[in-house]
Amino acid sequence: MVRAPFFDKSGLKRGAWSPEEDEKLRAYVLRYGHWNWRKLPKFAGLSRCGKSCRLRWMNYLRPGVKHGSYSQQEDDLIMKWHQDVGNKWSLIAAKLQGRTDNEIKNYWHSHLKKIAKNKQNASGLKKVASETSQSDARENAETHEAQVFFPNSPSHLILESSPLSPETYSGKFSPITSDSAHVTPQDQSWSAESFRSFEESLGDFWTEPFVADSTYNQDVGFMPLSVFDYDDNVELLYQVMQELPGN
DNA sequence: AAGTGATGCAACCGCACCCGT
DNA sequence: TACGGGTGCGGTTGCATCACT
Repeated sequence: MVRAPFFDKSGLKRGAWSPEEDEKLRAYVLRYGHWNWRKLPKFAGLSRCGKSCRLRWMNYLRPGVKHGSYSQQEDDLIMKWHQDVGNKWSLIAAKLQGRTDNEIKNYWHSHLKKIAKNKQNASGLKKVASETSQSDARENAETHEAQVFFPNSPSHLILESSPLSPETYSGKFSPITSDSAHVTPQDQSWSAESFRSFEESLGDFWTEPFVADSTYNQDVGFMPLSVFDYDDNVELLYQVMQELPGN
């Protein structure tokens, strides 16, 4: 299904992720946030490039990411939004909570594209959002996306790079930074309450100068730091993780 | 049972944008 | 203003699995 793991010329691991790598990345990002994707793998003890780590986190490990079959409602929404904005997968993903742009893109190419085509052929409608006429779709998107998706919001406050609102975000390096657009209502309550207590327990942890440690332990994750009473907080961390949708 | 083409999807690649200096 | 580093997005690829012959 996926690329077999291998090492490239520079010694970086490529291909499928192992459960151990997933656990390292998850533990690291939940603890430190993604302060710099390029440098992160080194400090997390991963032989991966930053891009690979980011992709893995965004598409698979990130809290709230849904996997599995799509409902009819989701199908309809994707097709509707694709008709509106074209191949703006990140925009569609932002609206379809819990799904990632990559997953939606794959799903479109493998399933919905055919369905949409059939529908268009059947209805005789003008082909607006064809995968082969991206320029049309882009033009359409540029003129309509802000109004269609977020009528009252400047686009730069909407997309994935957006910071969380004050209600759900208090730390500079929150582990859920940049995920606001994908957060479900359940996630939001989780973010607001669980993370607040989690972060409060850490004090100024997210704004403290970063101290590297790659001492990852299979059982407990990253080993304690002086600014972080790990024994006290790991339980809370797991509690928080247990509250995640799907756990 | 074996061969082969189709399918699904995780991961990679390249480019564009943003932001700090 | 120009430049460089970091990040995000959309398109593409690789390969395991499925379906069919």
